[in-house]
Amino acid sequence: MVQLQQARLDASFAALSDVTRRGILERLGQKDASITELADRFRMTLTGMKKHVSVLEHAGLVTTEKVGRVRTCRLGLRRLEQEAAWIESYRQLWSARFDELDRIVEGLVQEKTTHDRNTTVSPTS
Amino acid sequence: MVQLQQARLDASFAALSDVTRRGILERLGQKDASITELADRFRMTLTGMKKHVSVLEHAGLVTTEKVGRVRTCRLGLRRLEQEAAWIESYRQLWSARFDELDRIVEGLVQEKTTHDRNTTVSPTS
DNA sequence: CGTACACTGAACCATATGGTTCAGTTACAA
DNA sequence: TTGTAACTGAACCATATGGTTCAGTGTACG
Repeated sequence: MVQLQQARLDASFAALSDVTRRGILERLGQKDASITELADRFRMTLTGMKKHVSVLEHAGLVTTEKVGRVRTCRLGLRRLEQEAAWIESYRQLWSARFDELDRIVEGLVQEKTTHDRNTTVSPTS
Repeated sequence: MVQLQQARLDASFAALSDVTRRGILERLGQKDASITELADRFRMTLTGMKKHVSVLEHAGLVTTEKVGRVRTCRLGLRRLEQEAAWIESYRQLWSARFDELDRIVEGLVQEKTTHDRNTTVSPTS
């Protein structure tokens, strides 16, 4: 199950790692579109666009339905919950880590101050 | 500049699309580590781990410093702000899109109800 | 000094990715 | 029925990815 989640994260982060696919998602956020419309907009062949859509579909970010000749693409049911959660937990980890470093540095400064106070009283010039 | 941001997103989403690299980030969130320590933990060669670290470093997610023989890896300065922002804006887009669909569906239901009311008064059996 | 350790670069390998062209198949339209 | 438009699968291509081995280089330590 953890493996499944990891595979899911693998697939969707990989899907998001391409500027064209992020563009497709934004475009589909406005309105559903056919393969042809998407291919025109992103200036590539139908076959190329089909591949991108397949990647997004495999990641669960897009669903498609073919009626007649035309396949209509729309946003999938997934809202990137797990991806947002991973990033959020990373951000918290990051903050905690750097807060800790801050405390350590502060501790060192404190220590040094104390040390200085002990050693700088009445300097014997 | 937009291109630069897109390249940044490309690089960091790609960096996050590997389960080992996400593991490395989580590990470094606990404590800094050398290449050897990371390689041991993730059961791969030093060379292989070096490559992963390089990818993370290139994405700005990790910084390294070599002192003596050992290269110490720590979390980079980037907190995935842009990545979190992209995902968040996508989630809002997604919500807006589906709210709109809800309204459309509701509209249709409303229409149908009205129609039913108009047509089902005193059914002539 | 000699040895072992930590890393690094080059080369290699299999597979994946992002794109293309070409040759279909199916469906709408004149 | 004869196009033609929309898609699709197969094959191909260049490059990237995730890993390895091998052969170093530089550093610590006894």
